[in-house]
Amino acid sequence: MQGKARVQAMMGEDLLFLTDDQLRRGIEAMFFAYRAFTADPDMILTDMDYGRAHHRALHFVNRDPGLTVTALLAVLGVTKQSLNRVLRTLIDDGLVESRVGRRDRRERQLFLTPKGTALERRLSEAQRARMRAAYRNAGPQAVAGFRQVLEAMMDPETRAQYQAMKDLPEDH
Amino acid sequence: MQGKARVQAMMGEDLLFLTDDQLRRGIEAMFFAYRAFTADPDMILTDMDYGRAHHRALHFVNRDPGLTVTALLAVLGVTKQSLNRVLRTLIDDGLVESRVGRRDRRERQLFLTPKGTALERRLSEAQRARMRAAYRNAGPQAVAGFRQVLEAMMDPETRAQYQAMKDLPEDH
DNA sequence: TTGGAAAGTCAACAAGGCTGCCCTATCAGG
DNA sequence: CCTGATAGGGCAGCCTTGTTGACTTTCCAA
Repeated sequence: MQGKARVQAMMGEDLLFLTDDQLRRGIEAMFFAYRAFTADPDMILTDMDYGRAHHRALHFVNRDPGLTVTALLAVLGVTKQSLNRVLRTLIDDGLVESRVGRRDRRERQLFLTPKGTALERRLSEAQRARMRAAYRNAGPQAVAGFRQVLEAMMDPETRAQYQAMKDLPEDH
Repeated sequence: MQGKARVQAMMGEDLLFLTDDQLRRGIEAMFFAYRAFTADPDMILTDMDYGRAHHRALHFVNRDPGLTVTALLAVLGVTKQSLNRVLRTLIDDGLVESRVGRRDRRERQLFLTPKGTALERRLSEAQRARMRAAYRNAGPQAVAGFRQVLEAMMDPETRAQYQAMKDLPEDH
């Protein structure tokens, strides 16, 4: 045992990995990994004149069919106008269906059409394939740690939203 | 022991966390965490009419002073024009200095000025603070897993680049 | 019946990606 | 000493996706 490993052991677990250098490595890992994470769907998307924003919308509509525009807005954390532009093209192209709300007719509930479902599957399968490979490679214990750190990194409100999402699909 | 935990134990570690549902949770965690990850520096940056791209440039110039424009281009994975726009404002504003290359006068070597160093510190300290809190919260073992999964997610060339970076600063 | 919330629309703008083309300076090999 | 290749910069123009602000329509609920 020598060098950095020895120092870490001497420091004890509490202060472990908290040097600026270790934090910087984490920051850079996030940057590079996120770029890879979005690369596969991005390639499919540019082929069909869509962008990352379309993917995100498809993802969350697929995951929670019937959610309202406002709810989607909150999840994505963008402005109405930004989402609207994206949503409009998806609706016009027949990937997303917007129905008048059941309990409140002002609301629009969003659903994927079969065509939308197909594209969502294709995109997320590409992304899952990479994630699956990374998970397999790193092992179950690493995956648990991965998820723990990511959750701890989120803003509290986002984290609550994220944790609540595990119970879906809700009834709409 | 009940529900999901019991099922996982029954499945054994090999197949653990590899259901589509678990992968989707990982994907969403990446999305939400990355948004939080960039939020703090983004706020500082918009106040001063800079963007995320400026932060990235400052980060890598700071980490490896004297690197060439081509090297920075490769790390960031963007086009020359894209970087040039950002770099020009940083140079004009006196945050980055561009010196004629030592071994090859065609090259430009990039350095942070004191002013550039100051901003880089401010930005990365905001980002480190969040990362530090997340690390502390999740614990050392989780952090190791976090890094393992992120590395496994990168493209091979990027991973090689990332791993090579741990030896810096090089001599320029 | 009326106030206000939800949704949508329009206009305008900015950051930061991209491509393509052109230019200069410089280096290295024949 | 040329000549081709390389590093960098600049210009024009494109796209996506984010922003703000103002405005309308729809429609629920008090």
